Amino acid sequence: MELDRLDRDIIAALVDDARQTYAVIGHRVGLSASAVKRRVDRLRETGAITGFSARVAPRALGWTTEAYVELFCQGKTKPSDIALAVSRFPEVVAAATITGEADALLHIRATDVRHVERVIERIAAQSFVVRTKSSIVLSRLVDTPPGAAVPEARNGSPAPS
Amino acid sequence: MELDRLDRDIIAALVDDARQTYAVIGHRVGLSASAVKRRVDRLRETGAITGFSARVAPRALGWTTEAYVELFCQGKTKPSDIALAVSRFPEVVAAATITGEADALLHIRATDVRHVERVIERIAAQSFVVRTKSSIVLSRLVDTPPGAAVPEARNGSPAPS
DNA sequence: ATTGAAAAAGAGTAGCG
DNA sequence: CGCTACTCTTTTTCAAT
Repeated sequence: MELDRLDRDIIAALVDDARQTYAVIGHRVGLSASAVKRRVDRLRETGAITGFSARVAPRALGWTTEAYVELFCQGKTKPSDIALAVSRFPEVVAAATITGEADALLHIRATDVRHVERVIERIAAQSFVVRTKSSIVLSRLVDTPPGAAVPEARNGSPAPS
Repeated sequence: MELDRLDRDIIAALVDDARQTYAVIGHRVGLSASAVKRRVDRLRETGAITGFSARVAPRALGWTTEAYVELFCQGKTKPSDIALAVSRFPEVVAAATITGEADALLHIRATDVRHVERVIERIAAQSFVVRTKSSIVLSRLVDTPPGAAVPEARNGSPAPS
């Protein structure tokens, strides 16, 4: 699907604040409210925008600890096997297969370090898991909502002061 | 701040769909529309809800490639130094200091592998960076919006079938 | 302290040019 | 695409528990 500059500006506006009115967004991007609505409807239909969500402070919900866990699996493990196994844990908020020594990287949120340990223990107990290597997060430095930046807009070249 | 079951249900509803009407949420949690609005306002004031955001398919915006990069820094590097340096790159969507051999882990989104390479190159050029170790994401298996799950609700013990 | 109901203000939606 | 008219939501106010 083809996105023009207007679509990208609208998306950026909605990522910033999904509850802005169409009129406000329209003023920001130079369009009427109804034109914005039509484009937003189209962006949802085509799947560019997948939904609208409240941003939550994980701490407020009790998720005070997070960790990244590298997964080393047996030779013939399929990505779908890993996906199926780890998606059963609500603590696993992200998972991906990766290049390098490990086969997959998991992002885990838990209530405390003990909780992290329990989850890792259960994941390590899966038959296809050979070993795990965990890193507890000490402090989060950056956490950008996806879609905030646009590739074409800036090309990621901050002047390295 | 103290969150009761109603607050958590409301948050879960808003994470699921931030554009549901207060009336619909109220019906779902057993409250009137105005009661829901008051609670949402309070949740925003206290910082439990930090905002509302459109969920975007990164691919639709041109972010087709992602990578995780471990950062090994010089002995006396402060977390704030790392934060300052990497937050200048729109491609760095997440960053955290971690336990283990590496000092920090970065999550990068880029348009292609060449782009990932360029960004890593620029980050590695920072004075405090000793070396980096990157893993390109092959396929994303899980990507849960934060706040979808609630610690107290289920305790992360799926029956290991 | 928090709720539900009702009135007023505002925004979403659909059809028109 | 922009404009207008209509409908539904949000927001405020008020009384009650």
